[in-house]
Amino acid sequence: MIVPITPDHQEADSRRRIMDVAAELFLERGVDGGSLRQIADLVGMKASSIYYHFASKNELLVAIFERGIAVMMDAFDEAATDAELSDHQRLAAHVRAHLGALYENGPYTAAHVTAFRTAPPAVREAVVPSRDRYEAMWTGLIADLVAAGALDAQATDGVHRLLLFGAMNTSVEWFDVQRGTLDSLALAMTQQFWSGLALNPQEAA
Amino acid sequence: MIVPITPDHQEADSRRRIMDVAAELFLERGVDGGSLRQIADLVGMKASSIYYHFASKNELLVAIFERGIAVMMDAFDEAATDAELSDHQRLAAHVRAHLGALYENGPYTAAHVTAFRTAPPAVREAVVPSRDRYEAMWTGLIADLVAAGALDAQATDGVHRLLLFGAMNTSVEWFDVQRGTLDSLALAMTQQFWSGLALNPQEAA
DNA sequence: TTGCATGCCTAACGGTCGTTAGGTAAGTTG
DNA sequence: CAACTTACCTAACGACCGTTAGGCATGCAA
Repeated sequence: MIVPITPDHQEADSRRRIMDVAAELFLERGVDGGSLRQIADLVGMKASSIYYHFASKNELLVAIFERGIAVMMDAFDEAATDAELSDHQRLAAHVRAHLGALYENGPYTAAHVTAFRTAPPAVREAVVPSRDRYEAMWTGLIADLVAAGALDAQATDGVHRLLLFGAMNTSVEWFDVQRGTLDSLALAMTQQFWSGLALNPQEAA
Repeated sequence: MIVPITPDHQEADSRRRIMDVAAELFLERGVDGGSLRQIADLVGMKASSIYYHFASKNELLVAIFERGIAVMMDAFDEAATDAELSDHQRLAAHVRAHLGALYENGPYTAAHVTAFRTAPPAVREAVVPSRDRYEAMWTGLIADLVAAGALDAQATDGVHRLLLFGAMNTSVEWFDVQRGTLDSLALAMTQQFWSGLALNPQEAA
C-alpha cells in the first residue's frame, strides 16, 4: 500500500520512492515488464515527472542495480566486523548477510539478482565494475578460509563460489520469508557448502 | 546464423523453427524482450504468420516451457536407466543429465529456467503441473538416497534440493560451454552437494 | 479441371512504450 | 515585490507491441 503524498510532504526523497517501487516492479515483472507509467502511478505522479529525477529509464535501472550492490557490500562489511569467529561461523555470517541483503533491505538486491540479465547492454556494462568489486570480496573471503586450512583448495577455482551464489540468489524464487527464518536458511546453505549431505562422504570417488 | 528458407523446403517444422528462435530470444532478452516480429524475422516470415502455428504469444510460451520440461524429464529418465551405480554415481548421473538438458538439447530448458518467472500468470499456471512432475522425480530420487542410508535425512526437507536446483540452473548465467566441460561441472556440483568443501567438516557446530 | 486445405502474405487495428517540449504552481532568494 | 529554482503537470511524438481480417499462391483430391 502506497499512499499518495501531498505537495507539502514531498522532498528530494521522491527519487527514493521512485526507486523503491521501480525495483519492486522490475523484481516481479522484469525490466521490460515494468513501465515508467506503472511506476509513476504507484508513486503518485506522471511518467514524464520521473524525468525530473532520472535522465532515462536506463539511468533508473543503473541506480537501482548499483544500490542493490551497495546493500550487498554493506551487509558483507558488517558481517566482517564480527570478530572472534570460527572459520565455519565466519562463512555462515557472510551467507546470512547476503541473504539479509536479498530479503531485509528493500527490493534492490533481489531486483538486481533477477532483473539484471535482461537489462540493456549499456546498463549491464555500467554496473559490471561494482559487481566485480563485490565478487572480489567473496573470492577474498574464500581464499582466507583456504589459507586458514579450513576449506579445500579447489574452493578457490571460483566454480564453487558461483554455485553458492546460485543457491543463495535463486532462493528469492521459492523462499517465503513468512514461513521460514533467514537464520535457518543461511545455516542450511552453509552446511551444504561446508560439509555436504552425505552420511559417509568418503565413499564418493 | 539462420538462413532463410524457400517455400519448397518448409514443412510442418516451421512450428519447430519458430519455437527454436523464440526460445533463444526469450532466453536472452526475457519474455517481454522478445517480440513476435523479431522471432518472425529470424525465422524468415512475417509476425502474423506465426498465428498460423500458434494461437497467441502465450501459447507459444507454454509450448516452449513445456518442451523445456520434457527435455529435462527425458534426460532424467535416461539417467535413471543406467543401473549398477553407487549412490554417489547415481546422483552425479542425474546432475549431469539436468545440465545436459540445460546446455545440450536446445535452448528450451535454459529458456524455461530464465524466462519462466516473468511470463504472464496464465502461462505460468498452465505449466505448473509439468513442473511439479519434474520436481517429484527429484524428491523421489533424494528420498531413495536417504532410504539407502547415503544421505542425511534433512535432505528430504526440500530446501537442499532447491539449493541444488539453484546452483545448477544459475550456471546458465556464467558457465561457458566452450571453456569447461559439463562433466567437470556436474562433478563439482555433486561434490559440493555430497560432501562439501571443508577439510574437517566435523569442526562445524 | 475444379475445389479445397495449407502456409504464408499485406494491411491495419487499438494500445502501450520511452521520451520530449513547454507550461504552472509553490517556495526561496534578492 | 521580482527573479529564480523546484517539482510537478498536460500533451504529444514516433516507434513498437500483440492481434485480426482478408487475400494469394501452391499442392493435393475428386
